[in-house]
Amino acid sequence: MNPDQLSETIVDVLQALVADGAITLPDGVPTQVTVERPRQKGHGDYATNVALQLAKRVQIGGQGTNPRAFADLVAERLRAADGVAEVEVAGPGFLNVTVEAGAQGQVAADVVAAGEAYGSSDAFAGEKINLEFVSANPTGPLHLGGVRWAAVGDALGRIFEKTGADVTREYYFNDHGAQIDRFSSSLLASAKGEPAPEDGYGGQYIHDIAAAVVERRPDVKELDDAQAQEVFREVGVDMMFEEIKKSLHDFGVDFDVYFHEKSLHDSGAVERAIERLTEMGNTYEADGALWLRTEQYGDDKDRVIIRSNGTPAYISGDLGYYLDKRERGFDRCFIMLGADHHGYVGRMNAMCSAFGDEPGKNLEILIGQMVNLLRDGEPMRMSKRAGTVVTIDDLVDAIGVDASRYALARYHSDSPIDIDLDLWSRATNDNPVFTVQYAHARVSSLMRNAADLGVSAASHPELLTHEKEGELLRALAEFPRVVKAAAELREPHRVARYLEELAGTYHRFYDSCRVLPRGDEETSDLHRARLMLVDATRVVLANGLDLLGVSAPERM
RNA sequence: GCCCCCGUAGCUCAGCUGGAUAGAGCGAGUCACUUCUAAUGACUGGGCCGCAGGUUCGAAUCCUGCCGGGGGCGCCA
Repeated sequence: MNPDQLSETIVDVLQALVADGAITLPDGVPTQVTVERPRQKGHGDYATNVALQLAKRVQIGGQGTNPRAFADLVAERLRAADGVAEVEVAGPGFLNVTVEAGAQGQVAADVVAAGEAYGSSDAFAGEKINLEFVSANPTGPLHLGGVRWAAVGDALGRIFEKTGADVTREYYFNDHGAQIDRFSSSLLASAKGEPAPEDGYGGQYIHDIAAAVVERRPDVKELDDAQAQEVFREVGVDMMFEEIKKSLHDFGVDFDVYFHEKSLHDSGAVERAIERLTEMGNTYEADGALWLRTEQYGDDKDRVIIRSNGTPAYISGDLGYYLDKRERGFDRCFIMLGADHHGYVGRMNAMCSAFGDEPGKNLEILIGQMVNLLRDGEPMRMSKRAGTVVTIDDLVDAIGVDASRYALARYHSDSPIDIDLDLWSRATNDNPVFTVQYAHARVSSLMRNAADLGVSAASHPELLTHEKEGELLRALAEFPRVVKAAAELREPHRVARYLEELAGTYHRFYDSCRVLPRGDEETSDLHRARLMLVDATRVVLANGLDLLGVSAPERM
């Protein structure tokens, strides 16, 4: 019996009560009820607050009732349900449910049978989801802000896939415009041995790329500055972008679509978007420019989409891009941005409304707060001008891909994080990724020993009656709900926190429940049943780590 | 000035989308290894959940106002 099954059982009880005329529920019976694991020992295996939630609406014999009386009524029927051992009414009207050992022990076999599929659901089945993240312009190596979303965005994609969605990961970049001009003029300056221009980019990578461009295109030295800069632009952007892609690939993140801003203008998507918005009466001309009426959709003010000099403003690309995504059939478009871009949220949501769509549904903008790296307790400061950018490679070189991805995905993206490089490279249990990976290695080791002894797992759910076995079973049963909540709330960190809790629960089980026979002890059904539980733990740890893009090592 | 995010144990943070006596890890103290990986576990101490109101059976959670910290507010991209 897992929480979802218990919820169904309770719903069945409510329906039976209604069918028998024992109660009336004017709004109908809910399709599911809240089932939680009580924090407090002595409150049963699971608790539900249905009676408290429904007491106001429920009527018994045409009369209103109070939560306790209603709870008593539900408890009486629930006690008779399959898999339920005991029901207690407590406090203001909570129902504390103790599950029969056999029903609970079944979870282990169910998990093992499901294997890699365990944790999946159809919560987002049939949804076409577009995740746009990182989207850094190719003017330098990927810096920390982008890396946070690489880890979190990819994990979110994996979580959505686990809940049945059809996910496309997308990277949007522009290969023209002022930033790219500054990049290419910086390359040119470097090649000529001159200092970086004002507003230019500094740093060793500029010199490296400038040299590489010269090597690939020796003729660049013969050209005048304007032509040379064009070559640096073309070749340099290409090289920079390849480097970013490679860094991301090594980080375990690959995109399905790399979208060029330029293609929107070439394909006419921008014009189509503007036409559409104009037809809907959401644009107007003023001061020689074309404006979008974003203010009436909640933005601070209206936005220019075509400047008075006739060139499209940056937002025009966003208009075309959004329309293009919608035309490609994405009902849910996510854009993940750094905190320094939160000013976009208002105008982007307004744009979404201007198209007649629903912000928060068709378009969701997620904001990730700042990331700082701490080395010896001191923050590593960044400066683009000086070229002291902290990059994805700095992070990975310091603590590795697994720790990097875990550290970035472990926190709510709304909170700023400091990543202590010393902590995250330590092989001790104050390093969270280590704790979880170690638990997996420990489980794997036990499975190997079992194989050596010729002990194989078998399902004997009724034998898993130890308190620590129950706790572990309930933790394992929780996984699908955690994945679902992570998807619904767009919070991958829930998976990481859950895995840490599971690791602890496993260690406690391991400490008090001997799994394998000692010495010449006979192998019993309890040994085999516990081995099944251990295997189930292995499955969940591995599946959970996979959702975060972190490896599950068998030895450490 | 306006907007967004944050404020929970000495530290780093969770808190199951309003539930019961507020949780974990680290750090501090005590204890347990003829080990299935002790890279672990058990126990102890530690809190006006920033402050003040409000909403209700019930608030760390929702609303309002303050205080403190971080970030952002271009016909830049």
